[in-house]
Amino acid sequence: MSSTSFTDLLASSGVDCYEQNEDFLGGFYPERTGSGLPKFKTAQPPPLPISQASHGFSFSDLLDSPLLLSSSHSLISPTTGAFPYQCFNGTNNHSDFPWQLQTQPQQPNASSALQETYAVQDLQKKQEDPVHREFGSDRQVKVPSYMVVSRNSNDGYGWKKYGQKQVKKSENPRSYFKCTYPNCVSKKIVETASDGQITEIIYKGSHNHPKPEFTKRPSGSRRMFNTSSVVSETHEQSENSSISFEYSDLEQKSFKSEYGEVEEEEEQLEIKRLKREGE
DNA sequence: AAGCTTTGACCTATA
DNA sequence: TTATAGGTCAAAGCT
Repeated sequence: MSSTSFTDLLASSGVDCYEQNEDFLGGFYPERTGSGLPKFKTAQPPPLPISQASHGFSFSDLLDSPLLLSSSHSLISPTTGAFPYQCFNGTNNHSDFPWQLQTQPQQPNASSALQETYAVQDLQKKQEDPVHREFGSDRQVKVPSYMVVSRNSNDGYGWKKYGQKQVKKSENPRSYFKCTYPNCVSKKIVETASDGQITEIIYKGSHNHPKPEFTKRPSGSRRMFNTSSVVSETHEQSENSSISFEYSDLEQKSFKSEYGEVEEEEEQLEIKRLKREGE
């Protein structure tokens, strides 16, 4: 993350509000190329005013940033690094928005410095569970990976897991997913911590199809989540956010109602499932 | 029975 | 050329 600025991070995050509310960054937003071709790891972030100074992303950088200082929307906790998505507050109450963006700690000389990787963490879980407040907790929760993934990273698309691997770059295993839509080359890599939290989601390639309808829940993808928290590796991905990541108000409302109805039932199923595993 | 995840082996890119 | 790491394949097992 050494060369990735906060604005890179925001711009690439696919967070809807940055497209809808460009004033958030003082009018700055990533230039759109329109190439449509997926870029993989070679993609570099565009030159940005505040991206050239530091090797790492620090909160002092944040605080020094005129972009952030001028923004009344974002308040970053110097102690937790929590980044509340208050930009949503205009139309919806997202105080229960469970995600947190963080930069990954990285070696200063890491060769992957130019690679854009962003961490997505379950803030709510941390806030509710004291164990999560302890850095480096070795708490182990035996939860099948597919369960964790579908719970936290469902973006409305169908994903098929085709591999999992422990990579050296991170202590957490990576799960590899392909879009199940025919001829769609979109993939995503989900990094999951030992306690079940998703620590990183990387999107590769773009969907060449619209998002499937919500009316019927896809098997294996049991929850519909607002994907505003999901980050993409390529700028093309955020460019395609009109297809991939934007939810209309109507969709959000229907999502909420469906989610509310479904949640309890799903919780029960999961509890039963975990019980069975424990036996 | 179908569709899914798991996981070790294999492939490929890079230093 | 070789070693290493990341990504993918595919058979097996599970739900």
